[in-house]
Amino acid sequence: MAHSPQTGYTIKKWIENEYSYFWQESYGQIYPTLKKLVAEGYANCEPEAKFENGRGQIIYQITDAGRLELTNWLKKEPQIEKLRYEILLKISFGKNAETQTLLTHLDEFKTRNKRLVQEMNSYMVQMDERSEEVECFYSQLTALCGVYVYSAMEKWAEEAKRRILERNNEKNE
Amino acid sequence: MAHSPQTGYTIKKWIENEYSYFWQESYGQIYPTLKKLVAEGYANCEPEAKFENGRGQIIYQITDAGRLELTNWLKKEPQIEKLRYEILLKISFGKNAETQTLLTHLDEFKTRNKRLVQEMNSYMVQMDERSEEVECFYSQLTALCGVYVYSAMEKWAEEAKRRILERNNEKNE
DNA sequence: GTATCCATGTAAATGGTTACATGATTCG
DNA sequence: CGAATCATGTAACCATTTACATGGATAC
Repeated sequence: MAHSPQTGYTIKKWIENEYSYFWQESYGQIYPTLKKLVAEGYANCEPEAKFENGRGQIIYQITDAGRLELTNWLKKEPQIEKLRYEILLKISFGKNAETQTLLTHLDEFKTRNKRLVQEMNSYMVQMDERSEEVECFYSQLTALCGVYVYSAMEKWAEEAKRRILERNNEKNE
Repeated sequence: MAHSPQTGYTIKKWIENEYSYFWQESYGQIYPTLKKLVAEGYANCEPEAKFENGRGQIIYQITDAGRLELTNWLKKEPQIEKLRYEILLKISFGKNAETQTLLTHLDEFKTRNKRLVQEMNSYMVQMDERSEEVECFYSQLTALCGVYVYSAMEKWAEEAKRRILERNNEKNE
């Protein structure tokens, strides 16, 4: 909404496309909070746009109060993220698992992260190509973070596999 | 519990010490689930240990059924983690913020990640020193992941700052 | 004509934190 | 003695997902 008027649906799609790797919301969150934002005066919906083209779409727009609130929020120190890496939890219980299980998990994790690095990179190239049309500097910055993190994860998974195999060989000697 | 008999309290402390960077639980989760585990037969508590030394501590132990369930769970593919990096959300709204705000956030993020890398490294050294006493191979593996990820984040924050400053200079020319 | 997408919404369930109450023990 | 820590627990609240219902528009 801060970028342009949006419907709840397009906000969801927007998040899926641009933010999915570090943020996600469900309709169960989006629709009620949009209503709340209107009630608080941070957004307004265009009633004239309702059923405009036979559709039930409701277009929301940010208000001046909303922009003010946004900049206030942006100034506040970002919350420390609460992570829950199930793969790490499982690895930490490695003693109770078969070696093969761990290697399989790490392999899948590595493959997934490799794919994500590629996705992020091609996303950044796409952005470069469209850089004249759309403001994309900040999207690229966040995508770059993805490249850094996913690469790190990929490398870690490789190293973890190596160490597990090495340890296994020592045991069998 | 899979490692040794534990009270709810010691489980919490354990998680805080060993897992805090990738997992966290509150008492509000731990105590009810311990009871649930007993009800399902995956754990049992020692009633004879209750009030043993004047304390109300309840020591839980994993059962055979619990171990079986644990290995089954370990075999299952780890869930894809749902991340919520508020800092990335704020950066992506950079257009609506002052440059100084973004640089401050990135600076704090960088400092925090730098500190975490150091923590993880010293944790790994500690583990090395105690490697004869305790099984620590898997704890080290997960700590290593921390080193990789936090280093990546630190480097990204540095690069992001650099790009923002560079862009700012171009604008002012 | 039927499958997919556009579009809005809610109810129930689950997941998780916070704040509080309680009381013993330990350390200075 | 007072503060910190050990230790258990719950109720209220907040956050979030899932599953479902509805129906028009579009594409094949």
